[in-house]
Amino acid sequence: MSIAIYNTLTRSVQEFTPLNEGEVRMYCCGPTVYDYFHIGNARSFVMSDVVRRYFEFRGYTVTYVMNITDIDDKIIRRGNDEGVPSSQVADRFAAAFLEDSARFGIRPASMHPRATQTMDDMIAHIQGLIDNGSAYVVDGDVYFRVGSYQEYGKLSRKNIEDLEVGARVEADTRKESPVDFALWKNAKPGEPTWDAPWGKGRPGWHIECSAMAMKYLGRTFDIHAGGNDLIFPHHENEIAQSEALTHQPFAKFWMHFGFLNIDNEKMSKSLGNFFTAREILDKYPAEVIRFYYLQTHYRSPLNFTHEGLDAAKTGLQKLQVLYDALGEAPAGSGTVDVAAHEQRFVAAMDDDFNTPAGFGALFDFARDVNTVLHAEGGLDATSRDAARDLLHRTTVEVFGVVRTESAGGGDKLLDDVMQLVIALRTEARQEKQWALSDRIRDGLKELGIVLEDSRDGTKWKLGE
RNA sequence: GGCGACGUACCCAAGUGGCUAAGGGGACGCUCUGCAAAAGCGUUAUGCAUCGGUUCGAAUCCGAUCGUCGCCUCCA
Repeated sequence: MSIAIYNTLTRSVQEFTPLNEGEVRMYCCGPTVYDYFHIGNARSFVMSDVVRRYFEFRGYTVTYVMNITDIDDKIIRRGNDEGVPSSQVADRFAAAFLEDSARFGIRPASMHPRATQTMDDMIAHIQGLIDNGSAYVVDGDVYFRVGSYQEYGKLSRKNIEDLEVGARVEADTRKESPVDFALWKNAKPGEPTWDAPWGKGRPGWHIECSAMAMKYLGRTFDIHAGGNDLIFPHHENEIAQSEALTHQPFAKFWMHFGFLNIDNEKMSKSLGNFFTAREILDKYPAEVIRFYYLQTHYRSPLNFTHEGLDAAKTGLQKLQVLYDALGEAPAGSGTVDVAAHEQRFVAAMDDDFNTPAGFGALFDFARDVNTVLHAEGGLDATSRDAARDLLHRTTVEVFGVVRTESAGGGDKLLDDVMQLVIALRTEARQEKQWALSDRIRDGLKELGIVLEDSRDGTKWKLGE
């Protein structure tokens, strides 16, 4: 059994076979660091993170590269607006990106190369394209000669003629064709520049990803991922400029993540109707947001709503509670066929990372385990440990939606105090002092601490 | 105009030719409980935008219609 992935290149689900056995090399287009990233970006980053984690779950070694674009028009503009060097803007938001990613539970990539630190590779790449006739220099700018690459349009299914007809009227007349794109932009006053054989300037956007991907993953690698909107022109151009140089396939699989909408409208920085990742992280735990994202298949659009997040929060508790319960359940006698449930989970995920179906399998699993766990005989140690292990590998390791630490937040002093409070209240309850018991419970609730009485005693946890 | 996606219960959402249409939320019922909360169990779509067609058989394939959206320009 193997993993099947929808490949944008072929517009079909194909069996995944890595170039090197047991090893996956994947690249995901990272952020341009001119601002905090938003919840739409976050969806892509989380999805890519889960793809990477699932490959690891399936036993692959994953080399995962995500670039940080730290030189770009928007960064320069922001720097000028703030009256600071653009590098300072880039550094600030690159740090914020790593910070927010960590808060989201997104594991750091194997490496996060930066464009400005890959300059030599970009220049060499561009020089190679000039040398073999795929690119040309005009007044210090370098353009890719799209017409020279026969397969242009194979990813986005566009043809050059249509693009030329539809091109903007104010097309740059210095270009041989309106569809040619910039590999290098001539130095302008107030912009950072680098030296290149054809003159000072800075790289175009697309070339960065080609250079960084090839530098760390090789000329041909397994998977290239990114948002839907990057198919054209970004990824199309990456393929053209890469394959025009190497004459070998760039990425074997192209994965594209669906967009996140708000009120059924596209969300983007330019429209301004966006929430930053930080804003949402301040309102909901990262696990809830991840679960919310993962309840929709990665290729489908996701309409972001407050209600949806609240529903996700409630639903996720079921898995968290079971995970916690299995950690402390005494051994009983009942059994559950954990392996069968794992197979269902794997089958769902192997099918193009069908995370909603994967969760369907896990919730069915949870129900089966709960039924036995709460029944008279309880769950035997073998099933219990196997169930906890599967839950850990799926909900914690692959999805990152369940917490492993206790609900008290690991505060020893607070826990000790609470144990004392609970002990006193338990005494009151044993003496049927209901009014006092309820006052304690209500008072704690005001403070954000929830008490739950059960047959096995009283537990406390921090409320939301 | 060109290319493409989608329309499944009150909400979200899997399923793309064949057993009773997953799963989550909500609602309702029950169990547990001093009460509450939490948790657990159960119920909740003879039907998958509409109309035709292909087929022994379709949510799933084909056509038309209606509706929503995306890309073609910076964008995850």
